[in-house]
Amino acid sequence: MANYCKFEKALEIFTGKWKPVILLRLFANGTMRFGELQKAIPDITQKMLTQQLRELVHNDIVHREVYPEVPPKVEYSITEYGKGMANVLQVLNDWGESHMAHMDDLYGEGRKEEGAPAQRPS
Amino acid sequence: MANYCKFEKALEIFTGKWKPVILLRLFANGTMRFGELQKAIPDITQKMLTQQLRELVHNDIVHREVYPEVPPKVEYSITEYGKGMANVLQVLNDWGESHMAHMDDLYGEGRKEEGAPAQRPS
DNA sequence: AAACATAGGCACTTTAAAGTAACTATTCGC
DNA sequence: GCGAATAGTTACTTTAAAGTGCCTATGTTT
Repeated sequence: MANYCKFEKALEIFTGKWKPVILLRLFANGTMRFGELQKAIPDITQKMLTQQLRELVHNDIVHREVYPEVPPKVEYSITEYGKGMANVLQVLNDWGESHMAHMDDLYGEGRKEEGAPAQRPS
Repeated sequence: MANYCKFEKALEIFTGKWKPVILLRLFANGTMRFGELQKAIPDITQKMLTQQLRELVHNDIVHREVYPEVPPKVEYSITEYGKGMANVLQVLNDWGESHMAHMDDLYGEGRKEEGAPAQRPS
């Protein structure tokens, strides 16, 4: 009972509006500075970027390296432990891709209101 | 670019406060009536249960079978297509489990404020 | 004829997540 | 002794997700 908590712990890492993007960027590009991440993710705000990075650091997914220079330089990268979840990301990504195809099969590529049927067409 | 959308589509299915629980219940128990689900998930409200089920039905993960009786009877179950995501759930669950262990290693089982460090202890 | 049981619907409120805008620290170059 | 960079912080506002309470339909039972 209450066994879905592992599940939910896992989801905490990936979910939210920005964590997926941040993770994928870091996995793809390797080490990135704060400003690079910000440029790579145009719509994210400073607050959101730092906040999400902090959470990822806390979860030991992302490493934060501060260089005591001026102007400041902080580099982010996926930790060795974090790299272990690459396959999880891959599985999710693959399933997401095939699911999008499935939705297109079901509803056609035309009217794709996939998230939720607002009220049910009555 | 914007390639993480598959990823996010996948996450839409699992995320939210109730979808994981509902899915795990249905996977574990097979076919369940609305009321059974409600009893199995004590804190969910009717509104939330119907809402989340509707979204799962829309995504072809859950099948909804209405029996035209009185009092009404509606049964929910995982669709054949939905069963195809069992391995995704398993991967997430397993990773979540090992991640919880990893967090315990890092921070000890004592003070487990895992989600986010509220303000950083200054 | 009133109450019950099941599977909802609807309007409104609360809470949590995200967004905005303005501020800070440091030091180099001018 | 002022502005430019970089990587933030802080207080406040907006938006989205979830929760609350009460309403509905319809045969069956009492």
